[in-house]
Amino acid sequence: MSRGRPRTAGADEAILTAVRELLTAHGFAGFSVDDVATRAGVGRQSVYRRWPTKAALVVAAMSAIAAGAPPGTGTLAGDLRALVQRTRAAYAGAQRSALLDLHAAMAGDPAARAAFEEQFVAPRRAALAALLSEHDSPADPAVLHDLLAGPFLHRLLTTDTDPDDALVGAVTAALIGAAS
Amino acid sequence: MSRGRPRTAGADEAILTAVRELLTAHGFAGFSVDDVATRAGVGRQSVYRRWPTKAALVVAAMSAIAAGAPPGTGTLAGDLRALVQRTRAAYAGAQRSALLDLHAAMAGDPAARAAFEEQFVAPRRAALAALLSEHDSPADPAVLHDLLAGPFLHRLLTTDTDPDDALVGAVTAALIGAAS
Amino acid sequence: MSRGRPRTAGADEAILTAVRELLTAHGFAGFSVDDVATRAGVGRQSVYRRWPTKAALVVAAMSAIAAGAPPGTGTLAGDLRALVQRTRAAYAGAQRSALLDLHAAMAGDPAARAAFEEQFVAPRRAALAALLSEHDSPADPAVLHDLLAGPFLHRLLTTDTDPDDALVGAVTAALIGAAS
Amino acid sequence: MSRGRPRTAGADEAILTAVRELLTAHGFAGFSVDDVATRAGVGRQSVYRRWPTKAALVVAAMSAIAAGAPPGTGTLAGDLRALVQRTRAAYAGAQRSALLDLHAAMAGDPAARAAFEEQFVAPRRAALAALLSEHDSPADPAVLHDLLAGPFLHRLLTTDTDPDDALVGAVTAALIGAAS
DNA sequence: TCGTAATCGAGACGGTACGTCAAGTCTTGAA
DNA sequence: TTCAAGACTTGACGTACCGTCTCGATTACGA
Repeated sequence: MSRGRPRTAGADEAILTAVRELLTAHGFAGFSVDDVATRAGVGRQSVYRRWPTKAALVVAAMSAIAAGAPPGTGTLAGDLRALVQRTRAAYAGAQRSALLDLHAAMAGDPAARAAFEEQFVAPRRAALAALLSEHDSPADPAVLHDLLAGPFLHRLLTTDTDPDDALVGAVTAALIGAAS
Repeated sequence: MSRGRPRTAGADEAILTAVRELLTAHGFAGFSVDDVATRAGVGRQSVYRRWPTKAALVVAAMSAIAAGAPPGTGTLAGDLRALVQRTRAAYAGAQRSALLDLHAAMAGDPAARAAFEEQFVAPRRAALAALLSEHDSPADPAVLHDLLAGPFLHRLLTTDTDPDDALVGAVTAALIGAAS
Repeated sequence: MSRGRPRTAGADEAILTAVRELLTAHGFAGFSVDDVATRAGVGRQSVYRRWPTKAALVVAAMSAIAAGAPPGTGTLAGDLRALVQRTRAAYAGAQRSALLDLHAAMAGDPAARAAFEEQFVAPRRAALAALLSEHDSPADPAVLHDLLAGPFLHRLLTTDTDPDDALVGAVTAALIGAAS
Repeated sequence: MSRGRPRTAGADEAILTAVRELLTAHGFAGFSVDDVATRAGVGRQSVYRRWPTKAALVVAAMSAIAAGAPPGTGTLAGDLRALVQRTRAAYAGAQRSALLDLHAAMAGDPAARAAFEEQFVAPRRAALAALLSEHDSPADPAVLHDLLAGPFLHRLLTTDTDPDDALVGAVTAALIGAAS
């Protein structure tokens, strides 16, 4: 079936790594696809052969951030508490601006938005739904997800600072309250 | 002493209006500064004379969305409920994608980010702080602000849909709980 | 008759002087009308009130270079020799690039070309014609003028250097030969 | 090793041809680099990839006018006569204004001037030098060049008309006289 | 002496071109 | 068929300058 020269092993990962580095260093608008190719040591066409647009490239680079296994503390409240901590970590430190750029990447690009939703949002929402049904909670997983990640995201977008303990406490309380 | 020809009355507003229309119609990446000038009926230089970059222009256009007077229902819970409704409206309908584009405009542009924070975030946070101190609530205004707008923002960014009643209810409950 | 505020005395000359300085310093394309106004200490409109375009302005500045009185050595050969020396001086030193810019100013501007021809070329040609008729020479004044100034102009345009003695000698010989 | 996609064959010539046409039709200031690209059927970037500025572009377009092979009539006088006729043709007709624009292009652009001197002036001067040494003439080639082209250039710059027979005769006589 | 009117410096105006940059596509020869 | 290299078209960016216009202030002359 497959004829011709096979794709260079590791090129995919080299490209995505380059994207992540440039993203944290200069932001979405601060680097070009050419920069990515140069840094990854490949030709530009090799990037476009794998992902159709710059936005798709960035989404792919960010999607590789694993959602992680479910907490499994035994109680619903404990699991939610663990989730809040995990989300706080995701919106802090180096990943902070990267997540911000992810949103920038999707502006005016429906395909990138769809890819982001499918690869990044859906798994997390599904994990939350599984957790709720496991503990017989009638709460809407989508609402809980917004309540969980929204405040951290807002803090990030408006002040570009790491979340503080007061915010963590408030989010935890809101989440446990909403889950009944 | 002599101050030269005064700026054309209404040009500022004509430009900002054009930006808002183009923003809702085509998104941040979907129009050029030239389009703005043409639509506003001014020269391109007249746009750059007022705002240095496209990002700053968009921030200014969005900042003009008035924060509005405080609700004044008499009770803290009532006022918070009104605030939630107002926020829901801001993140629904035509303004939805505009707000999204605002965030896109700030990607990788620290100056635009600072302007956004100063002109858009600070007034809303201040209004919230005034409301809390008026009712002797010890809650942190910044936290309340994140709790109020964050979930709507997250819903918008991840699904690009209008917020539903379930989300409104959850946010209201979380907010009243956090304000003690 | 004349009503209203009279034009500021000396402004004309201040402007033309500024033009000449900028011309020698940066060349025709190297300064703007605004630079001229600033340097002359007047408003931009005061420049445009006197000359309609930048090209006309430059032509006026250069036209002020006086053609000078006829030599009057007694013999035709002597007068021609004096004219060559005078022309050599005009195409040497500081005026060198200014003359070059004069030609640049007229590119694609028929009005400027006409003004240049009328104010700059015609007087010199007329002086030459008078000299020839005085000495009963049948030579064409236009041809003599081309023979006189052309070689110096060509040297200037092609090498941007001052004319040397060899060129002066050759031009003198050619001129005396052509005048019969 | 790998040398990438080769430049489109004929694009250089298509661009230079477009420049020449626009030059004769509208003059140096009468067309934009974008006009050139459109007329040549290439992207604007393809023009800038080859020549850095509009001035350099025009110089290149004019330099392509071949200097032509030496006359070869057998005698020095005959060869000079032929050269005068050839020069007259260069400063007449359609090329007239183009040559004028060439000079405009170099105003205030030392790089363009250098390119012009190297590509346009030097070959002609060298051909003249070869002719003189072949016939054992002690005359300075630079002086002869000025004497040959200068009068035609002056006629062009001052009157924007084609050279007449009187001028041709005078130049021929001057040239033969100067060559001894 | 007072109003009319042209001038002044300053600077905004609409327009147009400049030269730069990036996106995404295409084309070469080598592997 | 993939690879690296690099040319290709397209179109926005932000800057500069042109020649015009409009402001408030100034300065003469004539009623």
